[in-house]
Amino acid sequence: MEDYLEHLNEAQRLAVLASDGPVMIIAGAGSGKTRVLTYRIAHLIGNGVDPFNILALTFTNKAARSMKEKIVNLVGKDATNIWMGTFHSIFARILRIEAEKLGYTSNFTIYDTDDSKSLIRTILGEQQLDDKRYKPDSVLNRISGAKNNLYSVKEYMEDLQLQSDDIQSGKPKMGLLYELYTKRCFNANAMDFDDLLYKTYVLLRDYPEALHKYQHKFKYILVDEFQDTNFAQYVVIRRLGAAFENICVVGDDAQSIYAFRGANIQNILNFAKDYPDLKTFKLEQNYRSTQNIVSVANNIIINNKAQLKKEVWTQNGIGEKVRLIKAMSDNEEGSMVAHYIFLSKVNNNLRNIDFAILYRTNAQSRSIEEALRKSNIPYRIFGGLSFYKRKEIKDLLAYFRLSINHKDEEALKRIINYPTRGIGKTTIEKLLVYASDADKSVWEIISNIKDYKDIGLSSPVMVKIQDFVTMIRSYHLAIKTDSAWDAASHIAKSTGILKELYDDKTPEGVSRYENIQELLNAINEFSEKPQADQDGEIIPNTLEEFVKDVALLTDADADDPEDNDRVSLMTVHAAKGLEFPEVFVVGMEENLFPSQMALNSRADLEEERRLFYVAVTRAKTKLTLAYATTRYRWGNLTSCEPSRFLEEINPDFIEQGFINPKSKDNFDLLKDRNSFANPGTVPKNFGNNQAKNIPLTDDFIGDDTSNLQVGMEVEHQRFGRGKVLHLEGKGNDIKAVIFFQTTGQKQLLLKFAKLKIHSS
DNA sequence: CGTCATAGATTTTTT
DNA sequence: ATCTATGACG
Repeated sequence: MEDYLEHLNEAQRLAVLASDGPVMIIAGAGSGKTRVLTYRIAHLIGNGVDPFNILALTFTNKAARSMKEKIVNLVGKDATNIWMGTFHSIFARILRIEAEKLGYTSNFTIYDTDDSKSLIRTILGEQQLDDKRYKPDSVLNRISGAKNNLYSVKEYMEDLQLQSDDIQSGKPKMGLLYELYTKRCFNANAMDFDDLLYKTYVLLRDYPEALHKYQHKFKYILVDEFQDTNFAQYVVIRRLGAAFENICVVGDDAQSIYAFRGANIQNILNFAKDYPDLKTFKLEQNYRSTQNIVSVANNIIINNKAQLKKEVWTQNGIGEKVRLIKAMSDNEEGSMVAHYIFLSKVNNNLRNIDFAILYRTNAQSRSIEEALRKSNIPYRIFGGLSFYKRKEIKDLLAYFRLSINHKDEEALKRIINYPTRGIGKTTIEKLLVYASDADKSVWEIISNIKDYKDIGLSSPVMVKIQDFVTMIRSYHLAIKTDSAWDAASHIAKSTGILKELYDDKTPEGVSRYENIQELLNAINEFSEKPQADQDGEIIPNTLEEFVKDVALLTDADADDPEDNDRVSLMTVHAAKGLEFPEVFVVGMEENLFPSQMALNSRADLEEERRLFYVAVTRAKTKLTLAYATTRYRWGNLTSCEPSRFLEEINPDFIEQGFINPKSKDNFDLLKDRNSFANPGTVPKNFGNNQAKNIPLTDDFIGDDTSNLQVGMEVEHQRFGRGKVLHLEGKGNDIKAVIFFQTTGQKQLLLKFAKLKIHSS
């Protein structure tokens, strides 16, 4: 029992042993954070804490599962009783138990992002608001932000600052949209992702007996990836932990990469303020990476202003230098990466599974995939469009959803006329408007359609609606009485979906059919084996149980045991928490990494830098960074500059990758390595931090913009001629709003934007 | 009401 | 380049 403490260094051991009271562990990349968390929980259980009284919140389901597995290995089966999972899944579980208190039923639907956006589009249509001004994405973001900061609809409406923000951004109706959206979700007996957090907060705020129950259930609370929690999550944790204050949070401010989603690094600072007797531990020794990789990571992160003091170091060997690849195109980038993987497999006796290729955006996977396919390197893409987000899957799931929760409006919209049964757009619109005016669910209307003659539907349409209702009711019955598989296959067959996809012999149709089969297989598997939940109770293998939380699943949760030896492809975000012997980070270009969207503010740029830091620290022995000078974007070729982040790396840690010559078969590493005394392969001023303001390319030299005035005519390399409309900020961070003739209004940071001044 | 064609947007990251 | 939303026509 005590011997596992031998596997820990001093800081780790202290962090494990400090079991009671508030604890914060600041854990640098690769510093054994997971080990500390698992040992800590094992230590709690070893000291007699009942696993039922432990709540462990992680960021992904995968992290939860693997941690649980490790703890089971340490202390045995009892550990399965820990409540461990993502914030969203744990809170969903609580909310299903307590649903009635909040006016929901326990079979409420969880709307995924697509459902939310679709609902917003519907509302916009009904309110006759322009969806170009009110982009569904931005509306949802705004609503999401409100909930993540615990603003009720009422509070939102009464908040002058929010109102004036909305007026300023040209969206004065935002409050109304929030109200309508909320009402609509409620009438649909549905919660979106943010509701899972917000409603849990409401539950614990308004129902003392519920608060008491969960406070005394969760005597020990652990939070992983604390830097990625938002305000709502933080408040709920605080409240849950208020009785015992045995709260342990683990995080690394340098790896906070979800601020765009409302995560708040401030939580780390607030935590110290809220718990004056907080014990803080810093884990700074890196066990994962070579000295060179750690140094490069430190090089990068030091450029961020907002960060906690921390010195990550390692006793590992120096290791190889970081390889930098310059490619002429995205395709060449892919083939060079593929080639290096091939070489390394041979030279270092590695397997495919030892490699990861990381990129900033999912769209970049295409060229990489192509190259890997050409080189016969098997790969697996993580993330991307999830299995459960595919059209055909969502369609069938919508039948399940509606049959379980009749009020689920998004599911109803999806399938009331799929497969086509003569209930058209106009009819659906009439129903939706009527229902929302009456503050009722659509189901209430259509299940008594005869009582609603005033909607003005023709009688053949009313008959069709009745048939639809009868069908859904029969499915409801089937789901209640039959096994998940019997019900699901019955629905798939009798709706005609299965046949329709089977008859479609186009490649897409075949693939859709296969996907449906895959879903049915998964359901079959679920039906066959009885499962116990975290409290040890047997979960009935009904379709209802299967469908319950599918919205919370991601592709990372599915694992295919066979054929596991593949190269991993994923976004940097998806790579958080993982490690690989060799890592390739591709697309190291301006406007891509850092993303174009992040160039407007220091905070955004720093988040990109932390993201790069995360990418770099995934590598154990070898890191390769790649960029291309040209790349296809929106179907046409654009030229790219190397990322500014590359300049932040001390050149001593860098070795140059060779340029891939056309000759594929006569590929001699040494020859190429020797032949590359080519200065053009290094970005100019490489590694020279002093020279940041000097442009990287010769063909476009910016003028000194320190005296730039509103009204001046300027020229930008990419955007062309424009006029300065507005200047703000001072010193090094002056931001200019410029109207360009070609692209319209843009915000630029003067220290980065290269501008020629044409007149005043 | 349904199907086909064209226009328009789209690329930041995810529970 | 690819996907989606809209509109004309059957």
